[in-house]
Amino acid sequence: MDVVTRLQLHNIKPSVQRIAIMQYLMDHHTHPTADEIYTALSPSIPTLSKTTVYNTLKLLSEHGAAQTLTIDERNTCYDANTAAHGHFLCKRCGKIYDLSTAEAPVQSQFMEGHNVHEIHYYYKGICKHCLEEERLYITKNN
Amino acid sequence: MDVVTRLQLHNIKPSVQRIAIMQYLMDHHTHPTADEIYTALSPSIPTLSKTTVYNTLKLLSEHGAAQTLTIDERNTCYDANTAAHGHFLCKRCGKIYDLSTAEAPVQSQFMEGHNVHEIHYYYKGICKHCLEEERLYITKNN
DNA sequence: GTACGTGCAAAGAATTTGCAGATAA
DNA sequence: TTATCTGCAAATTCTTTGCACGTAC
Repeated sequence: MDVVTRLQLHNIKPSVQRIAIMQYLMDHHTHPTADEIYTALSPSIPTLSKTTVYNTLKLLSEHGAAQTLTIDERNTCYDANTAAHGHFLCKRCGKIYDLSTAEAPVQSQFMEGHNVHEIHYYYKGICKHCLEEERLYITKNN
Repeated sequence: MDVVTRLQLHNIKPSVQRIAIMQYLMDHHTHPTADEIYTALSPSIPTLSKTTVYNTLKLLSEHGAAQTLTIDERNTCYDANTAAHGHFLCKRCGKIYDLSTAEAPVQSQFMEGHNVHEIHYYYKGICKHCLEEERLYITKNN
């Protein structure tokens, strides 16, 4: 879908900054932080301020155009994929991976009497790439 | 289980402060923040410092004697229940509720090639008590 | 021209770090 | 004694706020 259309569908006026940030999220499925987005876009939009990145990410999240991830204790991350899907955080390299929805717990609007709006689930451990590196290291040194 | 025993089982030396903090977590299933624990224990241990609370919570978490919750974007919360169980955060009152393990997604040590150490899943919405209050309010005003 | 959007600088909040004194095996 | 633990103060990091200027319709 077109970026501008997507913003409009969520009742967000498409400014240059908002388009750039939404576009970045749609292009990069790396679950970036506000700072990463700012650093990436700063060269092409020199006047961009971090405040605007924070404002825009909050706006996108509130209007359902992006998802806020609170996996990492340090930073809040953002994801253009707003469908309920799991995440895996590697404790070694810090990368966040998407997990297929197959792993999702059963969804329901009500749970033990509470009205559920958002579903988040994630796992932490060592990712397959770090496991592979470790395996190579062990092989090499034995 | 006894607090001291629990600490020792996780290879943590039981100091006065550590016992008090572990005890607090075991007694209060309110998923407190470092600050809440500090405020609660400060009167009985006047020399207690926030640094020690932070240090201890980190230690408990690293040694598997407590679980770190990153549901709330603002503060890190802690839970003495280290078994995989879900949480529900009420967006209105801010309370965190435990969910029965029945709602848990299927567990496995490996997932899409990644080695899973921790499983976290949580939901956000309006809790049953806030729903009830809202219902009473509507009834009263119509 | 009026409402909205942007960005600087400052404030705020949560957590960490450096270090010196206290404590315990 | 010797390593570990504690706690104050300062630093750090992430995020929000206040406010004035710009921009768009």
